[in-house]
Amino acid sequence: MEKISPKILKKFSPLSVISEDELSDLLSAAILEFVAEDEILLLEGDARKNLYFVIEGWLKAEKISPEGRQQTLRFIGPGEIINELAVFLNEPASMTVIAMEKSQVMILSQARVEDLLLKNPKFSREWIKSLALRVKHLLNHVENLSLYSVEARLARLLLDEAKDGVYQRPSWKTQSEIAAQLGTVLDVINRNLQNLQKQGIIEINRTEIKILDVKKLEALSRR
Amino acid sequence: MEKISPKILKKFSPLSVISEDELSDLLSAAILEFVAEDEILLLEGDARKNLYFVIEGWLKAEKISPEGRQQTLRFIGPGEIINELAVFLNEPASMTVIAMEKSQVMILSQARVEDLLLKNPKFSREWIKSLALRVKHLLNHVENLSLYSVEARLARLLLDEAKDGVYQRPSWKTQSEIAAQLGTVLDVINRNLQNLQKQGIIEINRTEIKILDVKKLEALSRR
DNA sequence: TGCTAAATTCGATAATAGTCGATGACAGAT
DNA sequence: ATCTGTCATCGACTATTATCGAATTTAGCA
Repeated sequence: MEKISPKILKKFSPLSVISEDELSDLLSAAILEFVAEDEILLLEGDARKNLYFVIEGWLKAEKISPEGRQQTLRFIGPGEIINELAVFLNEPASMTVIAMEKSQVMILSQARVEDLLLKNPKFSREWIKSLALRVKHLLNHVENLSLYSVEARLARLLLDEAKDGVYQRPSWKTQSEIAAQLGTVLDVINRNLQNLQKQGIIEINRTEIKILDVKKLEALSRR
Repeated sequence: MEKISPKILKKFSPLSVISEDELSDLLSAAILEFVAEDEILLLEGDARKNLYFVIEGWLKAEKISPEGRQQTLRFIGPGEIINELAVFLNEPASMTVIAMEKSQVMILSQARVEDLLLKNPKFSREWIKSLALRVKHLLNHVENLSLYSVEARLARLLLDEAKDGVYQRPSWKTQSEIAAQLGTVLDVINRNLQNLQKQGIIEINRTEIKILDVKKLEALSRR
């Protein structure tokens, strides 16, 4: 396999706690792969049990309803790992992963990882942490979906992701994507965004959303 | 600590893979406690990082919105473990746990468990599995909340929990509780139940709900 | 520069879910 | 057996979210 910078590898927390030897052993069997924009990396039901480490680029994991509506479960960027459930529970992939932009992933086989899990407790412990974190995010997601309105969820998204009052959005983060992430549809998001803008709380343009009135936005995030 | 039957202890999957010695070592510091009906076992924000093993009885974990509406995240029965997030991420409890009926729990300290995690990889591996399972359930929950109507979610609940076409409900499982579990409110659940009954799909009474027409219910569960 | 497809915007309407007030039915307690 | 509080039921009304059709703007590309 071509070289991957150690700096990038350190971003994967389970990999950051193992020895050099263990790491190079793991990587010896790794495969690097590119995924083109809109390409499906993993299809729900896929029975191949590999782990995918995102080296660069952004992807999304989603579920699709019979009617074609989609719920984005998370956006996945560099340093994040895909398909853990399938590997740890030894069952087919539970969701579909699609590349939002050209991305690069490193593929590791289930066997290699299982092996190291039993050999190095620190590795396991770190993975427990990473799964616990996933649980935490999902709990938050559930709470949002069931207890808060679309407006509040949108407000939270903006507050959470904004740096210095500005929510920079990558070109692939369209209003449709925001809708899928918040568990609703494009139209509703658009109307809510327009509303917020009319009230002078935010300012929207193609590449970013500026938060003009944090206080008001925070108030809305609690309704 | 008083004796707990090994049969019950085996139900906790992480405990089922460790040696007798490790188990008795763990248990030597365990505390047994009773929780009365409606008593709060754990309050969101509680900084004490203990694990609670449910020996008997049923509890629920929930989040409450500022307006007082509540979302039940899961019902917790014998063999299940509470407060893993706090212990593994070393942060305050992320939700509130209340006893639905008089229950008994075994309390283990964070330190003991951490210790064993680093000593016994099988123990860690098993915990990874248990966390992965939690992630799976939560994913399912998110999917349900955002992609399916209340009616569909209700249909799923009935189909999932029914044995031989009958959904036996414990006395604490009121329509309010069902509502909180499905992320809605009492009135809505009641209307939906009545509807299903009127259509001859189910038959409701105080202690159980009979499924008369599985086919139709399954059809509804997909809308 | 102009073309084209994607993204956004808008208005109108429908469907679903939530709220409120009031009442009925039941189980456990006295 | 009666009382009492919880649980369940019902109808009417409101609010939120979803859907549909269509126009408009924008970005990428030839």
